[in-house]
Amino acid sequence: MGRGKIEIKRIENANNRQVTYSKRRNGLVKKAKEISVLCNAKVSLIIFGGSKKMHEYCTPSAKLTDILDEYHRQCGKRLWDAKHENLNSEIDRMKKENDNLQIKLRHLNGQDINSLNHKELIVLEDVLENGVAYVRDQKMEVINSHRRNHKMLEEENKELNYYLQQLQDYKSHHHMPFTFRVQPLQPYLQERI
Amino acid sequence: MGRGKIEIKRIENANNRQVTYSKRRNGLVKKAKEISVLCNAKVSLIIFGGSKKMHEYCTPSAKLTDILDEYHRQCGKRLWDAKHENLNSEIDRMKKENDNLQIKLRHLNGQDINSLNHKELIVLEDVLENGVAYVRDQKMEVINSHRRNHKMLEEENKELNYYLQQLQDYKSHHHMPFTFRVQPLQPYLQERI
DNA sequence: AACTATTTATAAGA
DNA sequence: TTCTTATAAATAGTT
Repeated sequence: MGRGKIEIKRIENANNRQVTYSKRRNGLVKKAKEISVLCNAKVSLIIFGGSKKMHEYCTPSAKLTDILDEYHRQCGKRLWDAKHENLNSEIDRMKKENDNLQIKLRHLNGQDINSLNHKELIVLEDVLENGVAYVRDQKMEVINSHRRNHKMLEEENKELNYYLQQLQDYKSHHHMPFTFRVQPLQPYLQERI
Repeated sequence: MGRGKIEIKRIENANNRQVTYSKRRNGLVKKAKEISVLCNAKVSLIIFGGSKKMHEYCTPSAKLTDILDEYHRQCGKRLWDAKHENLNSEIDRMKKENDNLQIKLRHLNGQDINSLNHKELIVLEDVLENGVAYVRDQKMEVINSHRRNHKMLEEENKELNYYLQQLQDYKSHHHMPFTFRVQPLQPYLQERI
């Protein structure tokens, strides 16, 4: 459509090419707008010419991301970059691991075990008994540590009482310009175990 | 360009709209191809009409991802960041849940329990003892089920032996044109529990 | 889906 | 670039 018919092949003259690009780009965007309005269509048009400057048209009511989402849904091509892919597979991996852990945890709580065979039940029982043993050891450890603590506090207590007695003795014989408020410490063991 | 001039506004008649869409879409794609060839331009064109079927054109020498990358670079709009953000937070969430499960699991195995206080140890011991109880119940269940099975097989066995005896008695008094190969079934309990 | 009168886009020239 | 304009191309309404 012009003074002469042209063949559709690369325009070799750089100047002509640029001029034609500029004109046709405008035409293309205009037609994109028109179909968008006339036919209520969603259009995304992105153009790069030789000058590297980009031109874009996107139906105003739509966002480019939505159009690309829809594109992705319909043609299944992988637009998402490698990072995106990786993240998705990471999520899948973790989901599986998570499920696995959940199942193990439920088994250890004695749930969902009627699908297990005898051998598996024996292994599970073994693990649980081991666990109980460890926990009991640790409980004893804690209790013993508290006992030791208690012992130390008692001794400290005794010592402090002794000093307190001395102070009071001293006070009963001399004038003291201020008062010490010293109380024996209370062992705290009872509330902890 | 047609029999009459039209205003650029939504075509209300659905049929006309669809026809116009179809015609203009072809025209748009054709022009996209032409500018792509004539001017050595990179073009991405995505169109959705009312029928929801998508049409696409992308300059053959370019990939849509490349065009979108270039789009990113030039206009700075972040098409994927929101998605990445979501995926990342999902991963974080799962990682935390995972860690939590791992810790619980280790505790139930009697590992890493020296950071637990006495109260927590008691709860843990309780859970483990419950678990052991459930597992023992289930084990008994399995054994009993096998016992019942065994019983049934023994009875079946007895019955078959009786029939076998009868057959052999019959065979010792009459001519038999063929031989029955009947063997008593073996209980399979021993290998199962 | 074809046709065609008309409008629109644009190639070449200025 | 931008304008002009002859001509090619696209397409609205019709069949």
